[in-house]
Amino acid sequence: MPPGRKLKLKQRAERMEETRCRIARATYELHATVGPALTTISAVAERAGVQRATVYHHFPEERGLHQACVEYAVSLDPPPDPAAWRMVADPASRLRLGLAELYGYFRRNEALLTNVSRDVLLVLERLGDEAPPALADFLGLPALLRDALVQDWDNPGEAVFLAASLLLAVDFGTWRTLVRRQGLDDAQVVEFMVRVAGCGTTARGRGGQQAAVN
Amino acid sequence: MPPGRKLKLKQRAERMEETRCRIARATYELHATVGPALTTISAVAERAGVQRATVYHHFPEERGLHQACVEYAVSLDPPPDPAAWRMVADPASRLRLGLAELYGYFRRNEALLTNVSRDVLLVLERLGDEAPPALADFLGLPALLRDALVQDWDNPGEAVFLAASLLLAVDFGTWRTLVRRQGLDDAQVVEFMVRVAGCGTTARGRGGQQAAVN
DNA sequence: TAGTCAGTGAACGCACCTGTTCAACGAGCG
DNA sequence: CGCTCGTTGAACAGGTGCGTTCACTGACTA
Repeated sequence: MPPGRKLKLKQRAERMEETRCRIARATYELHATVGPALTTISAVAERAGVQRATVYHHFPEERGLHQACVEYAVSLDPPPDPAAWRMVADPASRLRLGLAELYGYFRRNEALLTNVSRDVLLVLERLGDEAPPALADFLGLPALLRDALVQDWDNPGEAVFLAASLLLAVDFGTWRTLVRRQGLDDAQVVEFMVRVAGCGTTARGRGGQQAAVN
Repeated sequence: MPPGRKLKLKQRAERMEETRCRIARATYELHATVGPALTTISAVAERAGVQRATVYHHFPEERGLHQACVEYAVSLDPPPDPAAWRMVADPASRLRLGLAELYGYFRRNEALLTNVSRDVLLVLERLGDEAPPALADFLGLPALLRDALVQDWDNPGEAVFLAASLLLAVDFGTWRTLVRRQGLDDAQVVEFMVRVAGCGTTARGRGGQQAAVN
């Protein structure tokens, strides 16, 4: 099959895919502005510049729409990768670097994350508790990030408190509380969390905390 | 005026007040089960065993309904009083006692607080950002509790981190994260928060931490 | 005892969303 | 060139909630 032929065969599919993408983007934008709870199919269609029937044509079930929306958001600004964090050997340095990256992500996507964290339970209820895979992955991310951070600390019998510290450190709600209600900036939150994690435990290479500042 | 007379005069008002209370209780129960966002006037009327028109008669504006609902909740189980906390001189002991009391309150009212913290932004949006006084007080409570806890610690230049620790300590979302997602029990959360608050700072009477355990 | 008024039951028009259907258009396809 | 099929525009029937109105009942009041 000649490649030019295949390209021609796709011209129609491309338009179709572009329409589908416009719908997903409209959903994403509405989730970021009014939030998932108040996002209706009608509003999505209107914002996408498309008939309602077209939305139902591409997404017969609401679940598919949420799936596409999360995929779009992840493609726009991918959240931090726990596997990359594990490459840093020193736990304190890993924590500093990881949190700096994560809080940047939080800040860039604050409106969306605020609305989503507010509405996610309502939406899951509406979907019959069968979350689309992409959303399930997204919601499971904090636990993965915590597990990536929890390695290699010198903690005799304090594993519970260390894990608690790190779960708070990667939690969007915690970040938002400290930034919006307590008035801290990202660097202060990082510093605070490093201190909390090190509280009662000691990093294997404690000097790394200072070295990582630069 | 004879007291017996006044009592008779009230018989009708009593019935009316009782109806009003039934409506407030129905609202409270719906807020605790399905949450404020999904609580409709129709559902309130049905649960209160009352006509919709009666609800509108007692609460012409939705704001009044929320006000009555919060008042009812506070009368059922009053949240901790910051003024009482200030009576404890030693900051670490105060923190232990206060958090034990607060987390008991969180646990007794977990369903309600979960739904309210989830829906409060949506509701405030619907009310035109004019929160009823009782709700405003309720939402302002965490800051008051933090301020009651922040006194008397020996903290050279770490006031920011201390305040951050204590705001997290009195935050319902933090408690819920640590209990439901990290699996801690209330005593462990208290212990964790005491440690976090003391991290980088020292309580004036540090021995008080041990003494307060008993 | 005659009147007041909280509450009833039912209906009103309005607004919005849902999911589906269908004839018709038109760009892209074989 | 004729056909396919994604998309349109419009309409459908159904659902839920809103806020208001009104005649009426009956317990309490003066």
